[in-house]
Amino acid sequence: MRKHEVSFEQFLQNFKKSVAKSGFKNSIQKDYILKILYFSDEHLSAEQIGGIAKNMYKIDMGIATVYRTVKFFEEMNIIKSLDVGDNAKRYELNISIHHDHMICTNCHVIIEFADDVIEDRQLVVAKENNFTLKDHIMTIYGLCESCDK
Amino acid sequence: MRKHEVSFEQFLQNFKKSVAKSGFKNSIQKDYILKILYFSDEHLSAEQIGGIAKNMYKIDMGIATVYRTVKFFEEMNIIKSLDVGDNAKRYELNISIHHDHMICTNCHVIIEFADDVIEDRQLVVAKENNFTLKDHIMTIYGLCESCDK
DNA sequence: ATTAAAATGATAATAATTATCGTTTTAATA
DNA sequence: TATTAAAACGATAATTATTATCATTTTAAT
Repeated sequence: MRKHEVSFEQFLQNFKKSVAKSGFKNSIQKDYILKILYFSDEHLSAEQIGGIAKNMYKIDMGIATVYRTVKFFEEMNIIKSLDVGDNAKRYELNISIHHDHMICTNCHVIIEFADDVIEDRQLVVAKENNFTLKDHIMTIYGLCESCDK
Repeated sequence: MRKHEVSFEQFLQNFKKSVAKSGFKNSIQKDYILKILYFSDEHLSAEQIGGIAKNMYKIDMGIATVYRTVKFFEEMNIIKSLDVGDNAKRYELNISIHHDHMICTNCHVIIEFADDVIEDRQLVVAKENNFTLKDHIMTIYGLCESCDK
């Protein structure tokens, strides 16, 4: 089970406040998509999020709402998208300890990792180029242990 | 002008041999797409490659051929694809000195960089996870100097 | 309770990419 | 050099992910 820095309740509260403060409106759809992302161990596609909402929470939401909402979340900077190489973008919450990804090109398993040295160097590199770093993606592609046989 | 490690002629020769050796067949379309990628300073989309073939080399090739071929090249590991954030994948040859990318989320300009420390740490991280590193993508998103005003 | 702004959902539209299939090209070999 | 099977090509239909539209519903401020 993924560990986040804040409880879902607290996170949801904070999020709702910032939504209101930005002049947007809250909705149960936003709440559920957030909940799904918070409690998922996987990196979910828009389609999958809709499916979970329907099957697990019995909430039937239009697929357009899911896309609209993840886009909104991404702009609010509370989720990140990930290119797994099978076309559909995957999303994950952005409130856990920062990490990057290793993706097996054979079985598509995702291994998360974090490395302070890499994190630090990025800041240096950005600075050297007068670039204001907002975010980054570091993805290592290769073969996981079991596929490399 | 981008500098590659080998001349185009030599690269093309080697490539054609490895195509033949793998049981595939060469074609002038493959040659031109390779040439376009070799001599381009930009990271090109499939659509752009087709356009350059037509305008610069007067070669009219079906768009399906371009997509088929870049996919083929990617599997042969001689090109890499890059997600610039505007939907269409961009491609670049994989024979120059390794580098990563910084992409401005505002104007989409691409700045290339290379950092040995980051390169080294990746090998360490992969090893720690019993992962056979094949390739990686490290992309920093943010604002370039002129967009950050 | 009113009401304007924003969100939703159904679905049409778009855009990138892939699949299909008849024709052409390649390259091995007779 | 001619034959030939495998592979590649090009035109275009199909697919898939995502976005746009718009009438209806919900939110939240007053």
